[in-house]
Amino acid sequence: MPAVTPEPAAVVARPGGRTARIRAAVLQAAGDALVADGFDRLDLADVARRAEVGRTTVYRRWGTPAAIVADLLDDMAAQSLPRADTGTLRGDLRANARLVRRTLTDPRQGPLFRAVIVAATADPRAAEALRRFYAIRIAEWAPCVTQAVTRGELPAGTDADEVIRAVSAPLYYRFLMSGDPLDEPAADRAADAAAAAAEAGVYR
Amino acid sequence: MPAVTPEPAAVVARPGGRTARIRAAVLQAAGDALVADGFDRLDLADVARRAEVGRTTVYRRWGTPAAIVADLLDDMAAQSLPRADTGTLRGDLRANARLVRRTLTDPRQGPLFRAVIVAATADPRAAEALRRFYAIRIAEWAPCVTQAVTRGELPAGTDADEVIRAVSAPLYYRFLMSGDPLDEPAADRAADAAAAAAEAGVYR
DNA sequence: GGCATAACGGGACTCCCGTTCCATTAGCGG
DNA sequence: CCGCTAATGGAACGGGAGTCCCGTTATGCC
Repeated sequence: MPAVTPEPAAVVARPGGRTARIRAAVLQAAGDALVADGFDRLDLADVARRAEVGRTTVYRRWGTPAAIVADLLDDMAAQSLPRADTGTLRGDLRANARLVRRTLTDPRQGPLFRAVIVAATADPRAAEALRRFYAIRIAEWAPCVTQAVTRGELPAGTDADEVIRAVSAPLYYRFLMSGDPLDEPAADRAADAAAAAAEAGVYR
Repeated sequence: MPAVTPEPAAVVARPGGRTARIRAAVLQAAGDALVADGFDRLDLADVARRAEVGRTTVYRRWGTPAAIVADLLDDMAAQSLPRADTGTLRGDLRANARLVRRTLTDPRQGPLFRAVIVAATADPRAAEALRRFYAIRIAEWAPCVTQAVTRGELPAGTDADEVIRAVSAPLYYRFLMSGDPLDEPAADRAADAAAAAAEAGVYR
């Protein structure tokens, strides 16, 4: 544990070539280490070795595993995924559910998300980075719901964000706790359940 | 990390007074430590200090933080909570949702559940203990759904376990990821959403 | 292109986690 | 009640994570 909280990794006086290169190498290496060993075994010295960077640099700029994960998460949030537009609420929600499912079962992204969620339970900055991440993702998909309201598929006043979250929730529940298979039928059921509840006016 | 995997804590040749007393003291101390510092800071030496037990004993009998958590979880599973029987599906599911909400927001149980879920992502035995735990909880509440089927509130062939899980999922999603408030309206909405989806035949 | 200094890297040092060894305690069977 | 031995606990040891010090590198600015 560091004696003092280091500066956020993004705040640097010289964000030039070397610093940026090192940040990229460290985040890449941290991702690899997280996929291989999980968050609880994340060792900054190991990350430095993988990134071919001095240990001191990693300890100084990030200081804790959770800080690295928070930075990694902000990096992931930058890459955006386009939402679907199938013309029906159910189609859009199914597309969203399948995307979430594919992400969580991906051999690299799955362990990464696990690590990120674990880090968020331990570190407030990682928790905030996680919330920022999902805020972006949800905002990207909320238009599916507002369009459905416009089309008359859903009652007016439906909380779009809540519907999108309702699609993800059962999938994350399986992912983190129950261990039940995360297959496509499960994804479709999650989407259909959210749609049915929204149609019934639960999220109004 | 121990050189070899120690025996499961329950398997002891002399489960008599001293051994049982030490197990109880260690689990109590581990719970306190988890509530205070979270799983990632769980230190077996600290647990031994709190339990007023030799470090060696803790390292020998459990070996890893995750093993202690798994044992603690089996201990928690032993205490059962009675399910509700309000006469209607919606009433029963709301009672369940409110119980889950109260558990997760409880100043002791909340951090404990967080720790347990984190441990499950890192250790297979903790993960299995977690699945056992929820299997018991879900089996206790599934009759609410089968009764609703009998009463004709739900279509025949509805997957009772899946409905109960659908009630919990949005609450755990808030608890672990979104950080949105876990208040009673949220609990009721989770119950209503599960009921609406079940009525629509999504879980058939 | 040259200067000031932010940022990096190597090496040594410290501290504490986890292990091992062995003496002591206390269940459990006779 | 008496031994046998499982189980506990104290103490010392080894190793690795995290810190500190200081010399080196290269970035941003003039």
